[in-house]
Amino acid sequence: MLTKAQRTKQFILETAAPLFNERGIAGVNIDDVLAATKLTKGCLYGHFESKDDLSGQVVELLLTKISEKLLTTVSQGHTAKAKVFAFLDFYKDPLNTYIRGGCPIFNTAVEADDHYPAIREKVAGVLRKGQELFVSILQQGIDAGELSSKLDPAMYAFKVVAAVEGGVVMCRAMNTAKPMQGLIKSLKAELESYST
Amino acid sequence: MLTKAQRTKQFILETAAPLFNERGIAGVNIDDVLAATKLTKGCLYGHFESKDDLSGQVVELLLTKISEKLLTTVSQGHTAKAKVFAFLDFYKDPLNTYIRGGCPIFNTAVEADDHYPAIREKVAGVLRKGQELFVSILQQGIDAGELSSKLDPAMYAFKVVAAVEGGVVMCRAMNTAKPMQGLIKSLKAELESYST
DNA sequence: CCAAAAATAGACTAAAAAGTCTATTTTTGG
DNA sequence: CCAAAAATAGACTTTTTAGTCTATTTTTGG
Repeated sequence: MLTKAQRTKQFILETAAPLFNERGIAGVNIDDVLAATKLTKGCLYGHFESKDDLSGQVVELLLTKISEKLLTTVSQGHTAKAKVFAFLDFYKDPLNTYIRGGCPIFNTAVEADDHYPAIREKVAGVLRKGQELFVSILQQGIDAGELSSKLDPAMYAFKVVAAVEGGVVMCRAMNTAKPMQGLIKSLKAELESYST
Repeated sequence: MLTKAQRTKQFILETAAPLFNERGIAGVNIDDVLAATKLTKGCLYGHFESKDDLSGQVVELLLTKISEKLLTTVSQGHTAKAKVFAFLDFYKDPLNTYIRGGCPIFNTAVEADDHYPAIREKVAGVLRKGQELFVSILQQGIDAGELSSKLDPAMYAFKVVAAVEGGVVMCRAMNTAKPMQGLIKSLKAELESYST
């Protein structure tokens, strides 16, 4: 059973997460978090050493949440194709993302870039693991005879993630979800073309 | 002939551009710009009313530069296919982008999102025009009998831009350019499959 | 060349943001 | 229930960042 303090800390992190996802680390200040949580500075600094500490833990939470959600989503499929389709369908509504403000993987990647190396490494880790999982799913499909060996797992995995994540950014900027339907359909059709 | 002041202003904008591209508006402060230009506050505020004014003009410059570069790149091709291939080849080295710090279109889109609506509109404009141009190139290819009418110009245009821009973000985060080669090759092959 | 205008330097001010610390309140566990 | 420990409030301080303004330097154009 969590203590009250642990519950408060978790509440702060959960409340701050969409703020940081929307605006980035540099774009959120302590007062924003205080306003959102309705707590005071003394309380916040009782849980976190500094803004860096808070934002580091928020980013960790964001990346963990999205990774676990994607993993859960993909696990609902029982064949390679079903898993990939589930992944693609996760992105069907880019204007209302699982965590408000777009996908935290890309948001964080763009903000970190060369400027926050430790955070960039965290994102890199999430991306690499995601690609490895995706490749492994496709390879199992090939090994099981479900997919043709003409499919290059690494290439398709990279293309899918780059395209849908890029699509989220574009749809959000242009304020339309429409192009995403066509993209998802096309990527599904491509995988379908490798079905045996 | 530009006056000295106009030259100084242009120098400030050009010097600040990669900084803003790398770190975003919130991540760059006035002192960073002063350090990079080796000028002083009095001088800077002689040219710009405020940080908002400066960053607004920097974003304008970034988006204009990248748009023009892409247009020039595409114009080097004389067929629809050559134009699209030229576009794709522009992204072949995501670690060393035309403007340091990644592609300003996506960087700006991610930062603006819901938080800077005026800037988001600027990015949306660039994306829409880019898509329209791309679609028009493909449509001309179809009309000229170069490409099959089975190709959906809007879908392919969206996919290409989303994928390569998304690929830039991913390659930069993972610090490797390798996956981009496969992606470009695959998108070219797809267009090739619609060649008549 | 030179006086006036414009550009620039840089000290200073104001505002914003991060952090500190004491008093008060709440929680905990016997 | 209650005392001690922990959590929290919120006033205050420090640091950082944006902006102001006067003195100095540079540019301009006759």
